[in-house]
Amino acid sequence: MGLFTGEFRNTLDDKGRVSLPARLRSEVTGSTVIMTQGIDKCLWLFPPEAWNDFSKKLTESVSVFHARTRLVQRRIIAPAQDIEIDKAGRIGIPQSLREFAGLTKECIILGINRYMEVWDAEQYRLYWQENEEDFQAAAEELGTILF
Amino acid sequence: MGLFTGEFRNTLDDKGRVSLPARLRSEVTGSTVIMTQGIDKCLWLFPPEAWNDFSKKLTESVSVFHARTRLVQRRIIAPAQDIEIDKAGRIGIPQSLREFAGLTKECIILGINRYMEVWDAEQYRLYWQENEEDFQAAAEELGTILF
DNA sequence: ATAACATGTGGGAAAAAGTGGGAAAAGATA
DNA sequence: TATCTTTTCCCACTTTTTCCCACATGTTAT
Repeated sequence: MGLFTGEFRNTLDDKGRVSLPARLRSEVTGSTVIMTQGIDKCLWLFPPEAWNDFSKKLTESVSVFHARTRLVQRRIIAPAQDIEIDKAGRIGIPQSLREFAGLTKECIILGINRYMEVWDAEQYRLYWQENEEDFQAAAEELGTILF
Repeated sequence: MGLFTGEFRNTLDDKGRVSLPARLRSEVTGSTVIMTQGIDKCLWLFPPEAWNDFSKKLTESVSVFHARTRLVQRRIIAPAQDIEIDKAGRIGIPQSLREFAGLTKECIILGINRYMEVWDAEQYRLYWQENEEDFQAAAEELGTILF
């Protein structure tokens, strides 16, 4: 099973489509991906098998009668959509997801091993502006496991 | 068996009708859904089979001699109505349910695997405004299951 | 260098989906 | 019964989505 890696910049067109970079596309088995809201201001893309694993972990042995379950389901499960990769290798991003991630024109697509992320280029810049320090601190903590 | 997913925004018209998004409609077998009051300020929509499962669990496993059981039953079971999907793919929402969910014009329709939810757009915004923090906390805990 | 291919981008045309509203049918009120 | 309101059924318009094809750019191979 291939892993997704790489950082790419592609443009969202007027019809809400963006090319899935060929390097990432070639790791997707089949012609659909599942797209949903990420935890930060980005979208998550999963190949079907990975999504099944993930959503199963999220939904099994939880009850709709717990408020926290409903939060997670509404925020992660509900926005998920099956997206077909078209003949030109693009994915059409539904309006609600475009709005969530604040996508305008320039997009950053990230390969993160078992899934991918789509960011608005400007939002991604802001994300790093706000979190660069935290990253440095986190890296210090990780020190123990790095070689 | 297909699962419902996706977040959609449709408008309630003057006659109290709202389109069931095609992506969701295509997963409904038959031409009716069961609609009832949800646990938050929203409506729940079930395909007939799922409703049978759900309402059976709700009524079988608990006793009518417990006050809490009667609360749940009056709140979930009693308001349930069979709703026909019309030729244009819309559902007419009864006035009492419209009032319960505070539906005005803009509606959010969610697919949550085995059932669907209908929210007033503004109410849904308020819901997230109140619960975003709780979600972030829940997400931190979920961190361990993310691959 | 040129041809052949791969990749990303744009746009036209057809189909599908969402929305509004008229008219018939059913029901309520006096 | 006659009138008025509400509901249901159907049609039509508008917007959105989908499916194709075409082009530009960059890379690889001959």
